[in-house]
Amino acid sequence: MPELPEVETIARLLREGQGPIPAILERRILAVHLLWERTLQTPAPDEFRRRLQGEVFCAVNRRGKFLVLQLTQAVMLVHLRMSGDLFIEPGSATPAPHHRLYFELDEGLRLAFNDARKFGRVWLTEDAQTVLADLGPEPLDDSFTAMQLHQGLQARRRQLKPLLLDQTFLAGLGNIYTDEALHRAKLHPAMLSQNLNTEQATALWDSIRQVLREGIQRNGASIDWVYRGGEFQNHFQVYQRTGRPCPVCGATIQRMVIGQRGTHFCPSCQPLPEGR
DNA sequence: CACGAGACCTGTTCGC
DNA sequence: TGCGAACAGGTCTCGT
Repeated sequence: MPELPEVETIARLLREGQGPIPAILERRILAVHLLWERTLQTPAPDEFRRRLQGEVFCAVNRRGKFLVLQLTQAVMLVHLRMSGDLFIEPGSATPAPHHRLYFELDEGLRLAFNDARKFGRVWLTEDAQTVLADLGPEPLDDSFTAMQLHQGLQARRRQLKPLLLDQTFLAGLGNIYTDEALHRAKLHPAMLSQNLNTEQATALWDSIRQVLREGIQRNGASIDWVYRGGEFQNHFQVYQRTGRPCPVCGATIQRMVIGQRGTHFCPSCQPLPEGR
């Protein structure tokens, strides 16, 4: 499910709360319930429970698609993968069927990790860098420039779509926002990264940042039964719009598979150059 | 290095 | 109605 904007939205919710839902900051962990052991990447369940006993949340951040929950003595990292969600609920609520891990907190609250497909993972470590070390740049950071992107594209010879999904190349894009960014930049998803000129690389840089910012501003995208509250799904130009008209030119949106991922694009706005 | 296939999982939707 | 196939926001590992 979640890509950068959804993870950012969840991080903000945990950090600031919303309406009747309080923030997680300064809340203390009273008990740990691990219902699906493979959720835990590291350490072993016993050590995980022991080290979290009495811990207090002091900051919530995001790096790529990782949630970074800073505690007093350690840091907990959460990756939601395809169907994960992380939220505060009343400690009195009946745990939902897909809760894989939850924490009873003080003030009668609960932090729940819910994940139907069981792909999500959690780490507890002293040093977040051990988990985050291979991630590429943050696309919305001021330090990430169009020139940097262009140089990165030049250094590889890969199709744009799988390259943009590669988290070591750029951290945070997933299937939705990649398709939307390529459409906005008028670039074919199968175009080879080495063939982009300066204007095209700059357009891609701009589009990536615009699409991610708009996603965050709309609280992410909510599709199917997973994740609620976002509304970016109402503003897709190509994603999941196969067979419908392109909002820009009216041509019929097509779907193809690239790198085993469903890929949506407008054949008229995003032509594949000769020799790609 | 780049790419494709298969694995990990459950739930929904689509076609016959 | 039933049933299997295809598909889903992600990432890892293995073989070519």
